Parts: sequence; structure tokens; C-alpha cells
Amino acid sequence: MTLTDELSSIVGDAFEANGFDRKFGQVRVSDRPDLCQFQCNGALAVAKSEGRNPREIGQLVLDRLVGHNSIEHVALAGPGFLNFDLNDEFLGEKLKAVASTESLGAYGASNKEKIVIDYGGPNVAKPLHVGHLRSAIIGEALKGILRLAGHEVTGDIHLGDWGLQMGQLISELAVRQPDLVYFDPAYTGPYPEEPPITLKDLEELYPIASAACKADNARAEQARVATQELQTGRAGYRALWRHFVDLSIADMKNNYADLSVEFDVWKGEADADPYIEEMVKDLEAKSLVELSDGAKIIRVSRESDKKEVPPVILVNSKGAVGYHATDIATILDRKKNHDPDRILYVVDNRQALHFEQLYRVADAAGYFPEERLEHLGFGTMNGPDKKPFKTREGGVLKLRDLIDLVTEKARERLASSGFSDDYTEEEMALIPQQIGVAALKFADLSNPRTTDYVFDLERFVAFEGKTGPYLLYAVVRVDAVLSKAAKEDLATVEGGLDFVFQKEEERRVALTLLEFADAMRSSIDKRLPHILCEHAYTLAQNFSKFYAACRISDEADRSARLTRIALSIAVKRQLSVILKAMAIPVPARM
RNA sequence: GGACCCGUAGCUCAGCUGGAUAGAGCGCUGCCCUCCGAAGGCAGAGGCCAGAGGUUCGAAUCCUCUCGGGUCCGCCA
Repeated sequence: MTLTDELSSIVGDAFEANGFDRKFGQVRVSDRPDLCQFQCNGALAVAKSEGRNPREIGQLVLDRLVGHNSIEHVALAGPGFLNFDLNDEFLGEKLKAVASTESLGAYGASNKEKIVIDYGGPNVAKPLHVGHLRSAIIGEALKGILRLAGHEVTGDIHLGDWGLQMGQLISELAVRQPDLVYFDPAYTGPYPEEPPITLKDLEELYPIASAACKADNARAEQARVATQELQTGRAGYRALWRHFVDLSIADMKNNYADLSVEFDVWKGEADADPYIEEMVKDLEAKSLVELSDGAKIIRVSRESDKKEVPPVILVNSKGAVGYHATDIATILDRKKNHDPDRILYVVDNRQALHFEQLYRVADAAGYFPEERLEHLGFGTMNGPDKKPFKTREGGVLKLRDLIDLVTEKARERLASSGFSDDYTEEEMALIPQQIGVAALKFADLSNPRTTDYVFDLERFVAFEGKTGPYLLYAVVRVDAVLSKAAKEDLATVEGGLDFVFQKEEERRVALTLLEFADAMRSSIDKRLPHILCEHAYTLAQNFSKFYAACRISDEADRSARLTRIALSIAVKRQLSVILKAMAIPVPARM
């Protein structure tokens, strides 16, 4: 139960005692902190539905709340707002209970689910670039947050490794190096273990192949045929494909590791291949499939549709499958391996229609109920001109270069502050990257997931204000303060402390700590990590104010000193829990 | 053409199950390190919440329209 739940229950009792529905007792954190800590506007709602005077209703409720053992002060304000503050004993008890838990008050889901998150989704042979940032960062954060709430979550990268782009690559290589054994139909293997090209070659090949197919119909046709042959098992193509995939994955692993993104499962579209044949038969047996211009399609439009929902192309006229078929088959694979209650797809908003189609097929075929398949879209990544982001030279900015950029920036910043003066070599290699990546990830996550996204390099590498490094700074500064605290004080606090608040800044920190569960629940329910980011920032901010207003480790008054030390520890731990959940690296020091 | 999303401070954005004085960061002005880390804190300037109607005691929030921007609409993913 979150703090506002508990308070809502108390106020709900007061409404109920007057014969009103207890739902009107909904309490929320005040948006006028100068007036009170919490507010309830239920009296206005009651007044509306019953045609009575809201202040009169408010007064009835207020009379029931006066003297409640958790409430210090309650007042009726404006048209009928109920404003109240908690008393320090209640606040202290709540905080004591939360501070003793490992997750420092994280929200725990009442119904634990098995969840698969499909995110990342990079294409083989294409280097990771800024366009891949959001899926990876948001997916990883949601994974961590859902896990913190107690769900069993599996993260799957879902590589793009089975579509037309593979055929394009193969046919492009066939044009350039036709003598390779992979293209000799008479050759029966074994194929060389060493790839015929390097990763660099591969990355250069892709745009050329793609452009060639666009410009030349014959080449496009070759690519389609090659795709179909790859999928139906032509040995040379499969061997070549394996090389492409292996080269790409090795590189991706480095990139994602540097971003602190960790997939549990490195599967791709190709892993759905073994299911396809039987699945197509099954869908045909269920009379879902039609032939149209030589392709096997499934109609998914519904009477209630306001927009046109085009059919799914299950098998194209060349006999190859695209991402519709592999995505459906992937659901079967996930059912078999993970038996999930829910599958979340963290993919660009522009794919919304695709997922709508996909979910309808899965549901109609009885593979997975569509209400348990969720597309969590995110906005397109634009440049400052609101058009798809490009570097000054007009190309895409590679993820590798972006990571290097923020790392270098962090290095400069550390040096100018003198923080890195006594770093060891290992620390010098590690900490700047951690800080840079924290800046990058927090900047991304603190934007709401759904809206379009302006990629602004200056903002991404900023270390002041509402940024990842601000949070890290708070954590590290707590450590610095605590390192100066007396051992016996720390030991006393460790044993569980009765908080005694003296200053308003202390209460603010305590209250913010207790709002964690509410923020986390909201973040989970809406699948919006930025809500949790906001909480983390508010906590760090309130800590900074508290730190500026109060002496901590060297405060003369013992009772105040101990409370402040305990608050500091709690802040540090809660921030660490949140940052860990969001997969934002926290350096040991900075 | 149809469907959907967006328009809030100079900039980037929160807030949108209707409620008090619309918030944050950046930028700008001015303060605060003989005192636990100033990547910090404090104070300030800056808004007809795109526009017009409507519903309501009350609208940035709900409804309608207009203007402006974006996305998607069968063999790419």
C-alpha cells in the first residue's frame, strides 16, 4: 500500500462516516506545498453529484479528521479543498518502516506476471545509431522497473536478421565476389569458418545494396529471390548469413554493454523460422488465409475500424516471409520458451499499425490474447529542425560516436572540477563513460516515451540541472558526507532510528522518500519511465536543499544529527535502487 | 483523401481521469564556498497554455470548428 493509498483510506473513512462514497477520499500530494503536504478535493465532487455546498461537505469531513492520530493539521480552503499535514510521529514511523526495507519503499505488484519485453530490434549489418537509442534505453528501464515491482521479466533483442535486407546483402556480395564458394550451387560444404568479409565491409555493403535495389528493378528481384532461397535453406546462403549475423552481434554486444543495456535473450527473426511452415498450415487450417496476387494474406479489418487496416502479408508472392510472419511465429517461440502472461514491444510509434495487425492475427488464431500484447511506441528521433536527425555532414550519428562524445565531455568536466585528479588508470577508463552514459540515458528517459523526440546533442551531454549527473552527484555527495560521520552515529542509525524532525527541509525529504511507491506504480501502470525520473530528480533536489540548509555529520545536536544521517542514507539508497532499476550506471565515486 | 498524434516561458519539455497563484531544466539578472563535494543552494525577470466557440460554480485539461506541424494507410522493416 502506498502512502497516498493509506491516506486516501483514512480520508475515505471520513467521507463514508458521513454517508458518502469512500472513493471521494482520494488524497494526493499537494500542488501547493506552501499551504499543506496533502490535499483532497473530494468534497467538491460530492457537492456536484449531490447538489450541495462543497464547503459544507468539506466541513463535515474535516470534523471527522480532526484529531486523527496521523494528522497534525487539517484545514478547509478555497471552495472546499481539504488541506492537511501529517504529524511528525506518523511520518517518522512510516519512514522508519520504509528505510528498513531493501528496496526502500519500492512499489510491489500484487499480481506478479511473466513478461517478455521485445526491444532493441537492431538490423544485422547496420551499425547502431542514435535511432536505436530509445528502444534500448526505454526497454531496459522498463525491464528493471518491472523487475523491481516483482515481475519476472525477460528482455529479448529481437534482431532484424531474416528479411529482405539479408537477400539484398547476399545478392550484392554475389555481384562483387561471384567466385566465393557460397554462391556455387554445386558446392556441398563445409563452408569456411572465417567470414569472407570484415564487419567494416559488411557495414559498407548494406547501404550500397539497398540503394542498388531501389534504383534497379532487376537487382531488387534478385534480392527477393535470394531472400526466399535463404529462408528455404540454400546452404551457401545460410552459411553466409551466419557470418553476417555473427559479425554484427559481436559489434552490437560492445555497444550495448557500453550503454549498460543487457539482453537476456539474443534471438532474432530467424529464430522464428522453424515455426513458420507449420504455422502457415495451421493458419490455413483455421481458414484465416487467403490468396491475393500470389501472396498468402490474412484479412484483419473489423467493422468497428475507423481507419483502414490492411491485410497481413503472411507469405509474399515469391514465397518469402516478412516481419509479419516472423513476428507472429516469434510469439509461438516465446510461448514455448517463456510462457509469458504478457509481451511488451518497445518499438517506434510508426510501427503502430503493424502491431495492431499482428495482435489481431495472434488473437484470431488463438495464439495470444491481443489485450496482453502491448505496443509501447516512442516518438521519432528528430533533429533541431524537427526532421529526422542527421549529423552536420548529413549522415546518421553512430551510437559508438555518441558514447565517445559524452564520455569525452564527462572526462573534461571531471578534470575541470578537479574530481579526477587522483583517479587510478582503471577509474579514468571507467568513470567518465559511466557518467556520460548516465547523462545520455537520463536525458532520454526523462522525456515522455510517447511523444516525438528532438535529439539535441547539447542537452544530452549537459551535466548541470535536471540531468543524470545531478542524481549521481547527489549520491556521491551523500557518501562524502557520511564518510565524515562518527562511527558510533552510523552504528546507532543502522540499528533503526526514531526520526525526529526539526526543519521543514527534513520533512520534505522524508515525504519525498515516501512518495516513491506512488511514483513507481504510476510509472508502471502507464509504462512511462519519465514519471520515475521525475521522482528521482525531485528527491535529489530536495536532498540538495536539505543539505544546503542543514549540517549533517557534524551537527551538534545529537538527535538532529542522527535523523539527518539516517535521511541521507535513505536518500542514497533509494536513488541507487531507482538508478539501478533504470539501468543508469552509478560510479563508485566521481 | 482517410485515421491518429502534437501546438504550454526565448529554447527543450512536464502538467491533460476538470479545481487554489500553470511547473521544471537550459538561457538571462543578482546573491551564497575561512563552514560535511558550488556538477550545488537562494532570489528575480520571463506565459491571453495556437485561435474561436461550447459544457461547467470552475477549462491548459472535456466537446466542436479553424489554423499550423508531424506520422501512418498490402507484398521494406
